[in-house]
Amino acid sequence: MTTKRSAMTSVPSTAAKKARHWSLGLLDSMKDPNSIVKKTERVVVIKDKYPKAKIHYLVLPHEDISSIYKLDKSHIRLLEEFGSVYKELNESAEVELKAGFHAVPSMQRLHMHIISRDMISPCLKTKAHWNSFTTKFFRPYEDVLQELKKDGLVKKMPPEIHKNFMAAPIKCNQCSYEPKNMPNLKEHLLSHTKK
DNA sequence: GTTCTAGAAC
DNA sequence: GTTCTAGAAC
Repeated sequence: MTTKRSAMTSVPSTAAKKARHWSLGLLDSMKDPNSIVKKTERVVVIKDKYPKAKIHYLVLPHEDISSIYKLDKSHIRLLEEFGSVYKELNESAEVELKAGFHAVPSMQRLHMHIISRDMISPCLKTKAHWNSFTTKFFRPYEDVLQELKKDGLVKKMPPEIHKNFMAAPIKCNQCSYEPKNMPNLKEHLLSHTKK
């Protein structure tokens, strides 16, 4: 299939503006009809552009909130809507999905991951990818909500702790296997889907 | 967040 | 010699 995209986007311009920083990319994805799964008055659900499992969605608020660390008690309703969206998607999925936030997100605009546990995807490539979903670097939705309700904010963990999680040896999320490297892990994960 | 790739690990 | 990881990106 051919595309007209290149002709439409490669507009040479002497007044070309500097490209938007990569960390703002989610703002574009939120507007992309091909990415959008569901949209409500307060939130939008999109498919992750580089999914790390067979099912991988992101829930984002329309409101300009950069991360969980900007939340206060006024956002509890908003976060509860994240939960409703999660519940809905989880019930319609054929497998159990988990919901949570990265302790140190790379992308701006608050986003909650909703992801299946298989972790089978060509986009899963690095130890950091793996550990960001399978260690405490991944902060479960329910925990974040409870902390916000209790303390009125979500506390950051010390950077050394986060570094330790990311540097931790890779371990299977479905059994006790400890792969030697990422290709080894990816091969191993396939065995958990066979019947 | 991804891409690229040097050099470590095997 | 090949595979794999990890750091730079102006």
